[in-house]
Amino acid sequence: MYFVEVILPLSLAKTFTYSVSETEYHYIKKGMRVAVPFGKSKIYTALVIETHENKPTLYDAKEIHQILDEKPIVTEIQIAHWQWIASYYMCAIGDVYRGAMPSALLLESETIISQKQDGFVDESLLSDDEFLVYEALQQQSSLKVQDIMNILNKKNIFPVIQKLVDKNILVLQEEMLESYAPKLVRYVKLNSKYETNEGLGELLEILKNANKQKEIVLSYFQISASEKKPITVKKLVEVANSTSTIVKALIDKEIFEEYYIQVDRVNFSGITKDDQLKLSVAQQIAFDEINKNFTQKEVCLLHGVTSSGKTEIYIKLLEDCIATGKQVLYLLPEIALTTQLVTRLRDFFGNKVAVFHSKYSNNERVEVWQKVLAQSPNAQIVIGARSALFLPFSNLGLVIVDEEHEQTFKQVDPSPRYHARDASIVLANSHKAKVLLGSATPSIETYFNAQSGKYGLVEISERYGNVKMPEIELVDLKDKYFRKKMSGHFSDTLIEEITTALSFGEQVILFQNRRGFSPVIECMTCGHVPQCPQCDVSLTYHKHKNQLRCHYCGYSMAKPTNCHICSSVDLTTKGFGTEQIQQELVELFPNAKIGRMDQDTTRGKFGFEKIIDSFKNREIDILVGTQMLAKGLDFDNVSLVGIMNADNMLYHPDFRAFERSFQMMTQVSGRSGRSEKRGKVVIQTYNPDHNTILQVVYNDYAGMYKEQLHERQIYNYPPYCKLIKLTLKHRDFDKLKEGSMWLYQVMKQSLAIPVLGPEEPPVSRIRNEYIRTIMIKIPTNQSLQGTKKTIQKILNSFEAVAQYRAIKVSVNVDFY
DNA sequence: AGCACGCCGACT
DNA sequence: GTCGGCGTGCTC
Repeated sequence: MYFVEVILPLSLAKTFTYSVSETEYHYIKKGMRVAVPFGKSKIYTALVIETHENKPTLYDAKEIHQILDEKPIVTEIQIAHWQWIASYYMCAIGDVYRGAMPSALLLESETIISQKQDGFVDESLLSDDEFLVYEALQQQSSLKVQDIMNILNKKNIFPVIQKLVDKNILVLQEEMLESYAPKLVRYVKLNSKYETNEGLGELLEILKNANKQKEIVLSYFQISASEKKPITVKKLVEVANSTSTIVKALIDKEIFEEYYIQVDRVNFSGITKDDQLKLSVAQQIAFDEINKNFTQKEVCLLHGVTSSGKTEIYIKLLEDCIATGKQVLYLLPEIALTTQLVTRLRDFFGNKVAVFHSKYSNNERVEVWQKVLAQSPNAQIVIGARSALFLPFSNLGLVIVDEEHEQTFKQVDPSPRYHARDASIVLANSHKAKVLLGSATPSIETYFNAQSGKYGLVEISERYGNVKMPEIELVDLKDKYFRKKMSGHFSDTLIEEITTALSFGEQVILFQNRRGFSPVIECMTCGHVPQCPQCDVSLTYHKHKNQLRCHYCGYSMAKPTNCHICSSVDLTTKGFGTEQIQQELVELFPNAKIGRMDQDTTRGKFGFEKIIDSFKNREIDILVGTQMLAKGLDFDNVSLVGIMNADNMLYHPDFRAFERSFQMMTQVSGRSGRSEKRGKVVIQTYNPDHNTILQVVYNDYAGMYKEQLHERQIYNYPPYCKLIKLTLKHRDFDKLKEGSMWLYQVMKQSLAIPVLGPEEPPVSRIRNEYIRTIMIKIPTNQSLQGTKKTIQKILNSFEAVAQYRAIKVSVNVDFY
């Protein structure tokens, strides 16, 4: 009796046992995929994590359906790492498996419905629904479950199908869909019998009345004479200025033979530049110090001010690492940033660089996976967003986490809710690889680790090429409004600075934080603001489509002409977003070209790149945007950055509000002044004396760190504790209230550590579900693992209470 | 996550 | 009386 333990790509914490034959047992290795039947009819792609001979006592193990791999496609290091993620972030191992694998490698069965061949059908015995299905099957040989749902226009179609099966009319079968398809390119070659001189004459004779076909053949000779390479159909059609239909005709006549060659989707065939990278003195010092730190520490933080040239240092480290034959993982917070960086890295490393992120197609991701697994030299350096850390590295030497402070490294939904920076440090540890964290504004917890000696610390305090730090000017909005110096949302100071910058042909960036600044429609008579019917939020006004939209559930409605409560037609827009600013700019600077970068304008695969490119090419003079502007983009002609309103980010109900505001403003300011001329930043605020704002003005990271760390200590927040947030959701308000109170009470009693809540979050209802949160603070001196185990136990007993079972609970470890 | 079972309200 | 809604529980 032989068995395998497998993980299923479902939100299940358990592993499952299947039986295998002796031959299979000796063939199967940990990390191979097997197709297994699970439940009544489904077949899933499971992952083998153990093979053994212990027969389960409580149930009969089913047999596996099929072995899907010849070699393991997941390494043992990965499996161990996934188990760590599941345990640390308190989620099911199945969630990690599903989140880690490219979906094209996780095939799922689909029920295919077709008509039984020899059955006799008495149509008069069929119900309406049954007849519709039967009729559809006369048109096409097979149907999917989804097709039948569409035909019958209802959800529960199984009873209908079951009846038809009972009547001996239908058969069901489960089909595995192989979704990865290698990319094939079609080539043609001349049939060998026409290769001789006589053959050629014969050929021309055959084609004497087919001019179009003759042209193709002639082009074929022309191409094969000039280059001794196989000829693709595409090229042939191009050269002959013909169509593939005519090529097809020639293939049918057996004049051409077609064949396919598999090609890589993700390959780079450009040329590397031979430029030797020269580090500046400051960069060289930092580089040496990083290496020195790496002799003693696993992790090192590189804290360099904006445009201090961190990328060049990374490149040097990459060079050294790949020279030893090891793999490198380079994590970036944002997909949009990869384009800029990939171009730069490929100049140095050519096709050693592979890219991996979620905007890649399924097939492309599989190819990167396979290359990394094979330790292909074409994927020695992997650049990617957070999910790249799940690739099957076997020989990792270095991990670089750029813009370490970015929140986007933390996955929120769906589970696994992991932090890519922290998870990659653990991963690097099991590879005995080094980790470099880079940022101009490190997160407090990372800087704390560096200060306490857990991580190494290297700092660069000057910008590359002696560029000066920008000059930051504060504008007191209260005073400006009082003295009537405001035009819309622009102070006279900001307008002046923009005018000056434009007159020198320089570019301007204006930053408007999206949070809390979404424009809404308000009734001037009764004060009513239209709300989302499914969520506890006001609808935001989108001018270009003239509609109101909910940012949480996507609900939208046309802009009302009168108030729904009091019917007054006196409606006004309140709050201002990037769209309003753009509008005002058009009036203030009618001759300037104005671009906007926010969620609306960057949708689509290359939306972001397009805007960035046209800004770089100076087709845009003023760029208005949201947070995206703060993310490490390089522009060399920007002399002015304006922050429209610094206050709303300061007063967010979050213990990280000040830290975040500092990071955001410092990063945005850093976009200014990249050439010889000193850049300028204008910050408009109602609180020009606020500590955090002054820290931004004086570029005082240390001051910000000290002040915030002190606050964290007093109010007991990370890094002085670990935070876990539980989110409870249910449609019934009272049930949720009761349930969350129950959970809170039990947690408080059995944990003997601070438990806060149950709290109603600022947005307390989304998609008609009410929400409550409970926060648990685990002091650093308590066992993390032990506490998490207790929490898990309490959650299990919560589920055992029948009346609360329906309440959905999600756990978010280190949710900040 | 499916998918079946089982219990109650809206129709023939 | 049945059809079909969704709440509940299990899947090796």
